[in-house]
Amino acid sequence: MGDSKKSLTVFFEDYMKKESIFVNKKVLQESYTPETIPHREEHIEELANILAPMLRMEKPSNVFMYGKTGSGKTLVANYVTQNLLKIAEKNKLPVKMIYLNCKMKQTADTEYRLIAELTNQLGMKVPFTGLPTNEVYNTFLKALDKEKILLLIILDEIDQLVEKTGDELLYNLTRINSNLKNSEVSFIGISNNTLFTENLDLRIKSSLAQEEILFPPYNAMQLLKILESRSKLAFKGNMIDEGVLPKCAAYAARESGDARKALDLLRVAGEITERKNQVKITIENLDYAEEKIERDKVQEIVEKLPKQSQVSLLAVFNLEFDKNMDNIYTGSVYEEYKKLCMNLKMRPLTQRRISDIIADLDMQGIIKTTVISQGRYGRTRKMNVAIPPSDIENINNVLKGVLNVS
DNA sequence: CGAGATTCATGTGAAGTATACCTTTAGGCTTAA
DNA sequence: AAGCCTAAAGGTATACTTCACATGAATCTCGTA
Repeated sequence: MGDSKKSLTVFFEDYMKKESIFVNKKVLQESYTPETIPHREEHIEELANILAPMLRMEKPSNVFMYGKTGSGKTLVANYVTQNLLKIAEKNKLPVKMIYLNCKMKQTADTEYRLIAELTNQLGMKVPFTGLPTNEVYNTFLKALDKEKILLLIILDEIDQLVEKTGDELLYNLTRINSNLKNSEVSFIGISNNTLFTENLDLRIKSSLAQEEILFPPYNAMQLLKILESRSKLAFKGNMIDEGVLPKCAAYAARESGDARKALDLLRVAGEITERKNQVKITIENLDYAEEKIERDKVQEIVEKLPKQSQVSLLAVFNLEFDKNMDNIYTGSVYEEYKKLCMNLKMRPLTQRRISDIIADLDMQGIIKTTVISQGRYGRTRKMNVAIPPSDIENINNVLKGVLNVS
């Protein structure tokens, strides 16, 4: 007892003495906005040009930005708007920005919650349920129209929201301005899905996507440059083995040029190095980081899933891996799900709902489903777990852990 | 043999219900004058 | 009498259920070559 306590003290003291290999870890985190954004100069300029009229208190055009994850959309949006906001504040202009990520559960994943969140951001308290959506709209408009404000709303991952709730929401948003006397609102929509506006109602498209900016993925060279400039800020001196950064860039380039992934990799590789008490980030640690990131990402999603979805997912897992079934259909999943519910002493939901939950898991990319018709043998969804093989065991354990099954 | 009917298992839409929460309102109690 | 609190009434969003119809190709049926 005493020994372990003592050694723990020693451990913490050593830890204090030990120098971190990071000078500034924040530089590698997603929330960090660097001074300059390499390879996105034109995009910044374009967006700046579109938004600049705000400084003359003119309503700028609505903008739509597309591009794969980690192609700098959010970053550019934040960079430009923050700079604009600074100048606006300096000149005491009544300009406001609200950034919302529509993927955030409980914050902005339905029309009601989106408007409620916007209203809250304007400093008006709105309950999270109980009010008619219309009423919340009115509160929002009132809060906004109290005095003359030029508001810019940035809706990140807006495709997710529309996919879930339909495009009526967008239509309502476009009409906000006609209900305002004093203030004006513009939107920046950010979407990972390049084809997003193709499927939109034309009216919505023409009013919401007056300007469009396309973000191409970074190539390996560009990623390398980004990594070099950030790693200079993040680490002390010469901590990175030769070849680590290029490999890091290559990894991320393979993943559709995802700069966020590249930076994550480097950061996690750094953390691993530090934990191992090593002084240099090696390629080995980078490879390890690659694995860890993938694992953590899926794990987080699975852990945050609603309980019923977790049980349904476990049902699919059981069929695919314990029972080694090749063809997994809704019916058998539902049977397995009911068994699990028995074990867990939960009242099972109906098959109708499970069908929706399965479709939901598909949307989240955790499983892959196809609706197939087997002629005489009916029509159903065929599905598979869509998690990288190396993570399956871990995720399976995580699932069983959170659900407390053996 | 082949066109059309049948069939199966579940997809999918619409409408209804339970739950948790909100605002409004009317009644009852307290308090200060 | 004015002010404040409380509980009931009346309303909503969301997650889920219930009901009922839609789907679509393998299989069956039956008329015809």
